Amino acid sequence: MKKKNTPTESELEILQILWQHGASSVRTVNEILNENREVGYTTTLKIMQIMTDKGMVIRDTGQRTHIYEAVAQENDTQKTLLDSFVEKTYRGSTMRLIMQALGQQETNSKELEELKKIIDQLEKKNK
Amino acid sequence: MKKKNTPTESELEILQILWQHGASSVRTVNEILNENREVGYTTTLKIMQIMTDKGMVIRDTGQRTHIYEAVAQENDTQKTLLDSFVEKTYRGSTMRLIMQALGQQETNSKELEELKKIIDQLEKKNK
DNA sequence: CTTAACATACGAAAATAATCGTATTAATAT
DNA sequence: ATATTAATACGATTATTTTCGTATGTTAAG
Repeated sequence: MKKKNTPTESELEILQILWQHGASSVRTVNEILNENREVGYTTTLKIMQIMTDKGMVIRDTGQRTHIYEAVAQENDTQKTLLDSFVEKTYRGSTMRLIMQALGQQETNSKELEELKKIIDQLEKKNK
Repeated sequence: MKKKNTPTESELEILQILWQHGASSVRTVNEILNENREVGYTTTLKIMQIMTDKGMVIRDTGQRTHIYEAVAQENDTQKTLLDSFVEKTYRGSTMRLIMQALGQQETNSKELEELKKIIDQLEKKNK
């Protein structure tokens, strides 16, 4: 089993951008970050370099402008973070998290149908 | 609206203990913490004093041994943390979180029934 | 060619969180 | 009464994360 490198908050922010936009330069990432909050260019650069050291991203250094890409898939990272979140916040009870999340959720009938389908499948598998 | 004081990781650990065991002394909290990992007594004390400053806990100083109590309810804190987690990790999509959590979940038919009931209620409310 | 714009590298400061040592005081046991 | 145990207070250290300044090299424009 590979050791899980859980991203810090800023690292996750950057990963989100890479997942959404695909492989990108520091400049691009920094511009997108700045749509939400002010971050200096070299700050973003530095974090992305650290992420490279940690093996969280890889970069193509073929051109002057390096192009960065996330190594882990969004899904996998989410699952890892979810587990740890459930552990810390819900004392390990995924079910409690789901219930509470459902309560917060703006109800949308299409998605609820979708959910029911998933639950039915789980039930079948259970038999 | 009151300003949300989101706990740090160690603070949350302590809050969990206060929620589970009710109002407790530093000694008690520290002993419970040490069932999982080694923490010095004064470390726990210090964090609980900081939490007092932040207004996250209140303490009864009537006796030599102070008794601490969580101010916020577990539910409320969980909701606050959940919102921020969904924002950071699922780009705001609570539904995606629920789906993924369901996938991780060990299927237990009783809980699944419970879930379906909740969904049905949500659907009714939706009409 | 020289200047301006733009890129990486990297050390170091600043901010935040966690840990602990020491002082002091209070309670208990011998 | 004296020594031991146990409690709080609090400054200081350490660790981690974030931010940024400066050096340096590269490309593009005038």
